[in-house]
Order: sequence, then C-alpha cells, then structure tokens
Amino acid sequence: MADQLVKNLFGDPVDTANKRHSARKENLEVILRHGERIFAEFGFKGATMQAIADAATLPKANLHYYFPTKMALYHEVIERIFTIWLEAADSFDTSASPREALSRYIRKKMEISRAHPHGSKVWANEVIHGAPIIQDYLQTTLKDWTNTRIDVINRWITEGKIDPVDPRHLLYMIWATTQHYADFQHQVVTLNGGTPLDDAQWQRATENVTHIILKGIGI
Amino acid sequence: MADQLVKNLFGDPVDTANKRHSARKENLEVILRHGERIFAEFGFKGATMQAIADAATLPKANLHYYFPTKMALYHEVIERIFTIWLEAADSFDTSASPREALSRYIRKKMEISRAHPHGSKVWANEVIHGAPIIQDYLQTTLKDWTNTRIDVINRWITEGKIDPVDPRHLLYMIWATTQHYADFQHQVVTLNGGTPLDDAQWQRATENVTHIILKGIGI
DNA sequence: CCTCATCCTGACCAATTGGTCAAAGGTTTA
DNA sequence: TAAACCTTTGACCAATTGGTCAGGATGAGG
Repeated sequence: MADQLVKNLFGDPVDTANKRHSARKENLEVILRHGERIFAEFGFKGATMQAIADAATLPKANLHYYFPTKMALYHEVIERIFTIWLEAADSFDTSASPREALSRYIRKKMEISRAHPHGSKVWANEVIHGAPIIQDYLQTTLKDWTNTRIDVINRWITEGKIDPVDPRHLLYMIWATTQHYADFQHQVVTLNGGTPLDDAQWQRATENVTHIILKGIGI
Repeated sequence: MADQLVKNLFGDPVDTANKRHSARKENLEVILRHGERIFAEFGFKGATMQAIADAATLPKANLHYYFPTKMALYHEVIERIFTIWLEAADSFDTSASPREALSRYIRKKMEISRAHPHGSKVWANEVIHGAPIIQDYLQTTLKDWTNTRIDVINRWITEGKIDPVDPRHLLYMIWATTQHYADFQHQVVTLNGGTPLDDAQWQRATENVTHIILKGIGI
C-alpha cells in the first residue's frame, strides 16, 4: 500500500502507516488528554470513567481496554505531568548567573502554568491529599533536584552574588507563585473580571513575579 | 437546678447549663472539625459520611441528624474557613505603613497556614475544582477586599513608598507563598526529611518570605 | 479471499455510599 | 410523675460506578 511507503527523514516507516497502530496511539492520546482534564476538575475520586469516556467520545468499556483500571489511567496521567515538570527543572541552568538561571526558570514555570494548567492541578491535588501516588518522586527525583539547586544557590550566596536567603524558601516561593496561576486559575480569572489572562497580562504577571523575586534576593 | 444558675459576665445563662444544648454544640463542633480534616484529605467526593462519622465516633445516621446532607456539612465547613480568612484579611491594616501592613499580613497568613492547614487545603481544593461552592465569595467579598487593597497599594506607589509593581500580582504572590506551607505541607515536610517544621523553622520561613517580598518591592 | 489477532462495545454485576425511617432512649418542663 | 420534645441508632434502600465479559467488527498477513 502507498501508505506504507511513507517514510520520515530517518527512513523509518511513519507510525501512521499502520492503521491499527495509529488508532491505538490516537486513542491513548485522547484518553490521557481528557483524563487529565477530568481528574484536574473533579479529583481522583470525583472523576468517573464514564465522564472521561464521554469527553473522549468512546464507550467506557473501551477505556478499560486501554487502561485496565482507573488507577492505571491516573498513574499514566501523573507520569506525563512529571515529564513536563522535569522539562522545567532542566531550565534551571546551574552554570548560568543567578539572574539568568532564576529568571529563565521562572519564565519557564509561568509558561507551563499557562500551557498545562490541568496537569498542575492534578499534581497539586496529589500533594494536598498526601501524595499517595507521587510520594516516590518527592523523595527521590524532587529531593535530589532540590538539593543540588540548594547547593548552587548557597554558592551564589557565598560568592556574594545574592542576599543570604534560605534557598529552600526561595524555591518554595518560586514554585508557589508560578503554580498559583495554574492551580488557582479560577480565582485569578474571577478577580480578572471573569476573562482569562491575555498575552499581555501573562507577560506582565511574569515580569512582576520575576522582578519581585530577583530584587527580593538582592539582584 | 444549680447548673442553670451559672451565669457569664453578662448575666446570660451559660450554654453548658442545658445538657441538650451543650451536647448539641459539642457534637456540631466534633463533626465540623473531623469533617474539615477528612474533606481536606480526600476531597469532597472522596470524603465519605461514614469516614467522618468514624472519626467523630458517632453513628452515620447521627451526622444526618445534624446535617441533612453531605453538601450541607461541607457548606458549613467552608463557612468556618471563610471566617478565618476574614480574620487574616483584617490584619492588612490599610492605615499602617507599607512595611508594617504587609509584614503583619504575611505573618498572620503564615500563622494561619500553620494553625489551620486543613482549612486551607479545603479552600484550595474548591478553587482548583472551579469553586462550585465559594464562587459567590470570590465575586463579592474577596473581590471587594482585593480592590480596596489594590487602591491602597497603588497609593503607596504614587507616594513613592514602594516600587511600581502590579498590586494584583503582589497579592497573588503573598497568597500563593504563604498558603503553600499549608496546601503543600506534605511536600514541604517530605523535603524537610519527613519531619514537620518546628518553631524555629516556621519563624525562619516567615522571615524569609517577608524579607524577599518586602525587599522585592523596594522597601 | 481467508484466517488470525486485535479492537470495540452493550449488557451486566457487585460494591460503595448518601440518605431514610421508625422505634427506642434521654431530657426538659409542667 | 407524666407528657412533650429532642436525640440516637440499626437496618434498610436506591443510585452510582468501577470493572467484567462474551460476542461482534475490523484490519493485517498469507
């Protein structure tokens, strides 16, 4: 078939060559996307497989074909969110200057809050409810990442590049503030007269957050 | 009966004079306290009347005697939390200097995060899930309060007392950061080696938050 | 074509859970 | 003491919902 002759730049057959394979991929994608939204909106218990199925316009039994249990689907949703979190984490360039490293990190986190508010909400939900699923991440990946950044920030302090603040609380402040625009989106929108922040407002928010935090630590 | 002769300073009969009345009060208190905790821990849907009843060591049917529906109980829990929020709001003294007004407000909010983490979590849950219950508060009381504070902060800016930051984002930063210690308590504790913050650590957190924010706006 | 493996789905089941109710047990008041 | 009232509670019900399953549909490979 002609379809099967389609190749990408590396000469590998493109996934869409196989109807089954591509349909599978598409379905997984749709389920995960709507699952994330429904979980964010109603919490784990409040979200129903039926609601996710309806959103994805698939019969409920079909969801159970791809994900044996609700928990399995939830796990997968969390997994994806963590990937995004890692992406932001990478943008904290430890070799850059404090000003550059922090402002880039803050900007990246603000972008994520705008692009993936649902994911952020699911994560927040998890933590609020005692992190039954992500406890592992918190104790390993997140803790390690945090400790290396704390070291870097402490070095900046020693070198007199920033004020002697507790790095831990600086990081918490960055997390809390940037994620606020995703997690408390509804409140932010309500206080904005009911309309979502536009491009200019997001930029203004990012600038304000960056300004206050950087100046706040003496940069 | 002797009991009925007990009076308070105003001459009113003390509630405890009446066995029924005091038992009622006590039960309401116990149900609301445990309800708040269970709602915070599992979300509205995840919390079950049975779980709250067990925590309060009362039969489930008894809960329904005091609160006809789960939603009615939840409403009452939210109502109480809002009272605490108002208490913090009052501490933002608009007649004080920027330094005094803000540092007092931040300290108060940190104290509330420490004293009422469950309440804060329930509130966060509400907003994350689109504020189905508290929408009214957001649009009226919260919005009004916010607008008056924005005016005050703008006056400070005009008078050159603080940097020209967007008051809105300054407030969001204060809310996000202070509430982070309650809502993300589990994450904070995990990154603290699994032990809750002690007195000194809370004080250090408050100092850091206050320092960065105040210096960040040029005070 | 034809066979096989994969995918889809309506109907169904069992467990959970919010809420009801009638009867019993206390407390207050006259 | 006795009547009126309030509170407590076990047993029960109906609705929701996660998950199952058997049989049908569809695409891949020979």
